Amino acid sequence: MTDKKTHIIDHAIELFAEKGFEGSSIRDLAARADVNVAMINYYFGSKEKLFESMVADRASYTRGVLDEIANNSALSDIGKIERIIDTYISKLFTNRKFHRVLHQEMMLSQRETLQHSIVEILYPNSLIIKNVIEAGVKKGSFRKVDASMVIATIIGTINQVLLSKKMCNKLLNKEDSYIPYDDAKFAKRLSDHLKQLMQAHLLPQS
Amino acid sequence: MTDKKTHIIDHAIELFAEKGFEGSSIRDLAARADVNVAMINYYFGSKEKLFESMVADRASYTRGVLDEIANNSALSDIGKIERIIDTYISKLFTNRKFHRVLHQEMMLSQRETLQHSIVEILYPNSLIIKNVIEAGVKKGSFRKVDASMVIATIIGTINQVLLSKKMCNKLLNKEDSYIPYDDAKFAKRLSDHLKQLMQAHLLPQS
DNA sequence: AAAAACTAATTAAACGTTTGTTTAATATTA
DNA sequence: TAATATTAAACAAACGTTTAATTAGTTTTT
Repeated sequence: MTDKKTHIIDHAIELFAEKGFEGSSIRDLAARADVNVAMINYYFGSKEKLFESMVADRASYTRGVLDEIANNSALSDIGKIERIIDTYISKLFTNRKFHRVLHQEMMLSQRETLQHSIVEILYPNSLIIKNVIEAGVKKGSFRKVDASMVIATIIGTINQVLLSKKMCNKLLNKEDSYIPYDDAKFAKRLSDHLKQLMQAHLLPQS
Repeated sequence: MTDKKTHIIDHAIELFAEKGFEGSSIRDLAARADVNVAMINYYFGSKEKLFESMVADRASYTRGVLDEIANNSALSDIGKIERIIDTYISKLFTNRKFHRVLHQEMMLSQRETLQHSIVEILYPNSLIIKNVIEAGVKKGSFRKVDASMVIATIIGTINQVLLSKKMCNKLLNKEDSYIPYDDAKFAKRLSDHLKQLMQAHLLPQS
């Protein structure tokens, strides 16, 4: 991928994250990326194909690390879950804008083909976590829980605090200008909560 | 509010839920609601004002019930949480399309005034739950937990399974055509998970 | 090494649609 | 008759996309 294409994609992620795909115009994007309008269609073919290129370009951004954790035999089952939580939080904090775009587009039921490719990216991650949980349940190191729902809880909690900024700032008594992504303390707080939650939910009572 | 206005709002919620606000056109809406394009601007003034009217019209759709639960002295603290969970699930299942529109628009950082009014609707609900949790912590019937994060977990989990249909169907091994809203068993499963989760997390270990 | 030929990158302008909105005329109701 | 509701048509602006001309960069030929 050429420098210019990546440059356009960078700005596209930012714009789409702010205004959504439908809300963003090629001319907006061209102005931001400081390129001619025609360049976008010249490089990507169309607005929709630009989106697909964007997704393809930034696709595999978590899988590998999760796989490593899941297969690390030095870790206990609950240890794996805790590592996964930290990995997920750190990755989503870093790629927050791209994650926002993915999440938004996944929620709109239109554009079937695109939704499919988004799910292709995110689903394998969920599956890794699901397997860890179900293995733990089988072994007896975890209680009998609804693994799919546990994943929804982990990912849903992170999404909730990361994606609805205004709502969360109100809940956390922060000013409107507060941006959680910049605050390491906030990441720690989120991580601590999820770990505590998972320990209580997953571990058998002694 | 006249019959015709409500009729238009009904279809607007449906359309916005499917295509998003930016992705929906006045002409689309007019065709769906079977009214002349000009009627929408005649009644609401503009597309944006239509959205505001929609929000205003469907605003108070949960508050009252939550308040009752929070003040019901016959219920234990964990009993209150369980009731709140069921109420929330049932309300979101019923008003699912409106909820989807609200959530989508809340995530976009644009349209500041509109975001503000959305938060005005949803925040009080969160506050009621937060108060119940913090009261429980003070009394000692709950462990010392991060109340704000607990709310993010409850609402985030529900949103996760309700709003990203395709992803969740995959996780739950359902076909693409499966619609969780129509399935009472699914609501039960979600409710059971959240209750079990909250009991483990909130109740002191015996 | 210089000139020519060719490919790729870049541009401003225009294309045909679609957008939200307004108008001005007509129908309906009170 | 007067106010309200409804319509088809037109409006200007914005949209994604295409065109056709120009510049820059590379390769080939002399």
